[in-house]
Amino acid sequence: MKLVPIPEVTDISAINIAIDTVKNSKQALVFCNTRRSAESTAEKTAHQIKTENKELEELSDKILKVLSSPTKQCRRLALCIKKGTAFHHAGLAAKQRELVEDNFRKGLIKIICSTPTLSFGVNLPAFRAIIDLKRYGGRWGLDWIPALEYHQMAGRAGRPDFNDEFGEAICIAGNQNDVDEILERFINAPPENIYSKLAVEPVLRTYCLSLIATGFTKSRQDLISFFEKTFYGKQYGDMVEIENKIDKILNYLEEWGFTKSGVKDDFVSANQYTNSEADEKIETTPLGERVSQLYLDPFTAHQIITSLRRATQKMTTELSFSQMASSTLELRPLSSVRVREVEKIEAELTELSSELIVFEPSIFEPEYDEFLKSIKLSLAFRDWMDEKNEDYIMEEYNIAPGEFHLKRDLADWILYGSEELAKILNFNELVAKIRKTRFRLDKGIKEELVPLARLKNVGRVRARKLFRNGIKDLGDVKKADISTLSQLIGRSLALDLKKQVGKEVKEVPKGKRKGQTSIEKY
DNA sequence: GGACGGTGAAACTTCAGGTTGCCTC
DNA sequence: GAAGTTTCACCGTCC
Repeated sequence: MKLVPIPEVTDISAINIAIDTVKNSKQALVFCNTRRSAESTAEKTAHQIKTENKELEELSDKILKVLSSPTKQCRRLALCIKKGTAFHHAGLAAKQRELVEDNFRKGLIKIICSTPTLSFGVNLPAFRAIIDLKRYGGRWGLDWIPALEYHQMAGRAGRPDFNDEFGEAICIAGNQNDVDEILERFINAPPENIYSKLAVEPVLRTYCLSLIATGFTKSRQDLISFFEKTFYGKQYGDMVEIENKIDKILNYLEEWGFTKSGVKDDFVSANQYTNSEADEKIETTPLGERVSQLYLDPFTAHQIITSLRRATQKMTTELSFSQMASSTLELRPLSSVRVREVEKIEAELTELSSELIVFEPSIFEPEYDEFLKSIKLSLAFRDWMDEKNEDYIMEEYNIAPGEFHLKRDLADWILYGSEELAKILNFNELVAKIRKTRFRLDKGIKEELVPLARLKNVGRVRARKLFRNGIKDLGDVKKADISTLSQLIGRSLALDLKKQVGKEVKEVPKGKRKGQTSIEKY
């Protein structure tokens, strides 16, 4: 293949290559190593593109209006879109991601600068994939990404559906040393070995409990024989190590009240692997069975139960339960606490300590950092329930809308699990409290809006509007004049609400042509 | 002389991703 | 490790 030099319009190679791709009427994916660099690369690329068109203008407008009040991120993306470029990462709202992906497929957007979100899962091929092969790794600073990931990204190059005969995956090297290293590490190297996920303790814990709960394994020996035959067992080789791990987990499961063992039984195992007759029978308690059904990591379930017990002894608020959810492993990785936030969060912590049901570790313990992060997320949840919008959350906590949505979703899942555990533990007074927390967290509303927000098609915005105008509960909706209601939320929704509260209002036809309704637009 | 604004260097800070559950007040 | 952000010293201008 003949190599053609790429014009250097900026001093950033990735941008030059991307611009060149567009000039050749093709599309490019630029894989960046941070969200920030994805955004800034997209912006800088957009600066180099002069053309705009009506379709892009419309798309840009759509992107801007995805959230009721656009964040800085929304505005930046909208500006890029006008020039046919976009950035893509987990911080975007789901709808924005969808719009970016769809319009790239359609060919309207020419360049996407993305974090690895696009290399996994989303099938979005382009003529060129431009890849930054280094990423900050925490322990060792900036380091090479795994070869497997490189293959994922490189695999996006080439669109057979669009009659591309080939695609180009381009790696950016800083110097000759990098060139050699890239050839050795990525181009000429096979992907890394795949390791079993079972080796991860939360997964192993969850599986142990679920195998016992379903009756698939009925004893320690059964469990060991099962794992021996898995990919994990084959890969690990050393069964003594695995046995130790399983023993540790079994001890915990019993200590936490999820299983009971020691019942000598003359059962015959349904499982073909072992002679369990000689082995002690293990079975789940009703609590353990529920934990397993809820797909909760037993450790998380134990943490939740401990917190719930505390909650029965003290005054709790919605913050208490959202703090409990924020503290679980499932919500990790948590958004980091920036240096200038520490003081503020610690101050809030002192203020709120009476409401907390997960206790503060000593400042010298390694968990303290994670604890602060969980408090930060709880505070963001609190502000959200206090009707602050996504822009505020982004500015105040540096948590992007897409990420915040994901965290709320996860917290809801954990809280649902907590609610179910509270039921089975007969902590009946907590059930309603957790349910209210879930509802407020889902809708992002203050307590006073709860009755209104229960209505279908009424969220935080409409509920607040009604409340501000004196319609504060379902009784007020019933009593309210239909024209007043229509003025606030539009006629069709007003009629719908009346119907929902059992006060259906008959529409009066205005003598229009047959088939035409008299509902006014709002 | 002091307040203010602009500028640029130095110091500091931060850094990817995302499934599982139930239907209920 | 690198890019973006904040801080701070320095200088010039204006009142």
